[in-house]
Amino acid sequence: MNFESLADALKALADPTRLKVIALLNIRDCCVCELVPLFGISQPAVSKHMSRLKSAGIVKETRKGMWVFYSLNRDRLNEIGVSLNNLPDMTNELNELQEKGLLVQCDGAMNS
Amino acid sequence: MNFESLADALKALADPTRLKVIALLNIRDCCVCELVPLFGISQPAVSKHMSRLKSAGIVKETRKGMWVFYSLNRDRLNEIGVSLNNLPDMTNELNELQEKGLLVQCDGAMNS
DNA sequence: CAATATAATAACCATATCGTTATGTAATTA
DNA sequence: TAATTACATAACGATATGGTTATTATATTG
Repeated sequence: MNFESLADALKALADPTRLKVIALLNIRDCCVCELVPLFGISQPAVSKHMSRLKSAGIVKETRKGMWVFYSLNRDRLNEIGVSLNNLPDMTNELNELQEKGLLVQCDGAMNS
Repeated sequence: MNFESLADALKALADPTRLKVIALLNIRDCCVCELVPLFGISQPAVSKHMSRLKSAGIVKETRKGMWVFYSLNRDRLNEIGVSLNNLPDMTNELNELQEKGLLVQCDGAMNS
């Protein structure tokens, strides 16, 4: 763990949108189409944020049919010495998504 | 602790030079003139890094005569959920500074 | 196969970041 | 007071960042 790679990982975290993504993934794995309506930015913008987090090793992706689900790499977060305990809670935002029927239901998302 | 201020604090940390500063301050309070010879960048560059860390609340400054000593604000680091346990050790670099006589000795720096 | 849905990539733009050199400010010393 | 030391600030330039729209790739569905 050198200073450069540590700085890269922290840079990947150091953005309000990406921190909200992390806070969401801390509750539930999500795909891009679920994240887009939460942030008021375009789909490519969200996709680039996820790409950034992925190349920093902070999230992992799993394709499930049409969707690409992202999940936290908690080992990596631990490695760079970052705790998620102080992140604002995103449960309400997730509930609103569910009420609007914007949560994806598939084998990957369900408790199967 | 909202996402914006958290991102600002993480941005302040997310730079190799500033991470090295943090790792040094984790061992010993330092002033700018001690940091400059370690990093291969100009004095104003170091000064701006310290200013950035200070406005993010990560370091505190104390003037001691001609020198301005910087120290870690460990409460703030704890607040943003960042641990310093995984930072590379800078003891060797500090020892080299001492051998070259580049460490400042004053009331603030000595074990008085 | 054609149409649709999801996500990634390309090209571009405005702003932020991080370095530089030059200059200003504060404290100490001769 | 004049010179020196330590640090900060100003102005500038190259590169990174984070958004956009347009297009491409991949998988599913009719």
